[in-house]
Amino acid sequence: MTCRVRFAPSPTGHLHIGGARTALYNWLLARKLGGKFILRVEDTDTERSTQEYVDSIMDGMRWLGLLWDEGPYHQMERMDIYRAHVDQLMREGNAYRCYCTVEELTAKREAAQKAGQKPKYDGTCRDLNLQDDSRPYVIRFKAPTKGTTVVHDAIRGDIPFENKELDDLIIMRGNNTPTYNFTVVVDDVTMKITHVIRGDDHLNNTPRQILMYNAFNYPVPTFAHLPMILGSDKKKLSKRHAATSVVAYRDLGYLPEALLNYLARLGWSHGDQEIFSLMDMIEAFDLEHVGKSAAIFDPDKLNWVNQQHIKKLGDAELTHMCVPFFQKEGVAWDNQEFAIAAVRSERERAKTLADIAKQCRFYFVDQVEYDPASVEKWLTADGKALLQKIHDRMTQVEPFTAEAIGAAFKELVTESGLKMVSLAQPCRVALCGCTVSPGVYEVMAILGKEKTLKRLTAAINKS
RNA sequence: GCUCCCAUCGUCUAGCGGUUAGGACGUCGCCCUCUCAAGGCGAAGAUCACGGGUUCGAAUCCCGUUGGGAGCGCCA
Repeated sequence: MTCRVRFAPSPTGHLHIGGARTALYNWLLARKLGGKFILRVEDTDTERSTQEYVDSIMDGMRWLGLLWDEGPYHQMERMDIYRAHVDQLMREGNAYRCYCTVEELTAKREAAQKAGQKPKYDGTCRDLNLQDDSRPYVIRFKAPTKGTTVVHDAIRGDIPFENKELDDLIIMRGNNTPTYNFTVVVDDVTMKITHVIRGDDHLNNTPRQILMYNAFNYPVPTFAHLPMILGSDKKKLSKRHAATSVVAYRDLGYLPEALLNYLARLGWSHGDQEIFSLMDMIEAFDLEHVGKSAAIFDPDKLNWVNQQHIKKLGDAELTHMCVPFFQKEGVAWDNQEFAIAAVRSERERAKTLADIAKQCRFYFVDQVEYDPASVEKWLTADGKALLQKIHDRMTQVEPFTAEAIGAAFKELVTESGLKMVSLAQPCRVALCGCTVSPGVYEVMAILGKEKTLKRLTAAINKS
């Protein structure tokens, strides 16, 4: 049997970190086993589902590269299928009409809570066999009250549940739309899903779903419940801890492969390996090494992983990927070689693509933007006097390469009897506006003699 | 309240009866060095939540306790 997995988000929000990881694990398993990855939109909650979120979720998945082989299927377009399955259950006596009102149910639930009982449906309409079409009703699944249902979970092992703990859940609402625990079973069955990989908030729903598989006499898929992802305070991940939408990470300058790498390792391991390419992940991924406990999202480690992936890119490719971030900085260029050289010089100082663009700004501006503190410290009278010497010496350097510049610079240092820093720092401020940058020889070489001399002069004349 | 899940350095984790409990992020120090990074080296950091068992031997197996989380919707 070929592997068929699905990612089934409900379009009531953007694709978030947790959802992205669930999608990733499903996708990885499908790729590894040569199976199919199916996208299914669970939109039966018509109150909260929107097309904007459907689009947003798909955008997120496309950016990450988690492309689906089938779908998107929309549950709202599958009503006939659900209807037929409800009819079958009714026919076979595995479902019944319930005329209890929302008010009655709420009251019972509250009473049960108060009495310290588990607030489950009391079965009022279970054996009444009512057929009154004039009053509103819902349809409930008639679950067995005795016996044990065991969930075979690929991550947690066998988990037994007493059927008496479960109740008859609503499968069809008063407005004739089906509910989640029912549609998920019907869909997974009719879509021939072999592995259900989802968040462990669904673990408690699983036995009731298995009961429905049994009622239909359908084979039960393999289940795998993933632990939650938490914020730094061990609370549910929210906008306080991380971006709500994964596409926000794109805009922050993270590489999709890096985010995937980080997410893969958050809850799954492969020995001591930390850095994975997409191919590495597909080859190494397995459900056996998925952890059981919740994990805290760590932005610092994400940064490091992103940096590792940036390192693997070629200069030209990296420069190309930075283009949107340069645009955001208001930087444009006509000289591609110059841009690549700039990026090459800054890349190892960056955690994100946005960092690269920001740090490269100074190469492209006409007027250096000075950092006041740096100016105060280094563009002193003494500093300017040194800059004048540097300026004069640089006019003689030919060809204007980093190597030649370095040689000239060292001569100046020797002649002045000062330390290298005393010359390099004023020079750096003159060239870049601040005290942090690539090596000054390299910066000068990239800028070229003309711009270098111009910037040195500007700094000398700065009031 | 009831049911279920979970528990190894601050964080992600390795471990699947015998290890000086390993790696990574972060932190700190040293080296490199024109700054910052990167890189190299090193350090601190875990009584393996706690208490009982089983065993010659337990982070690993069993039971309990505590602590966290989830579910108990005409949400998904």
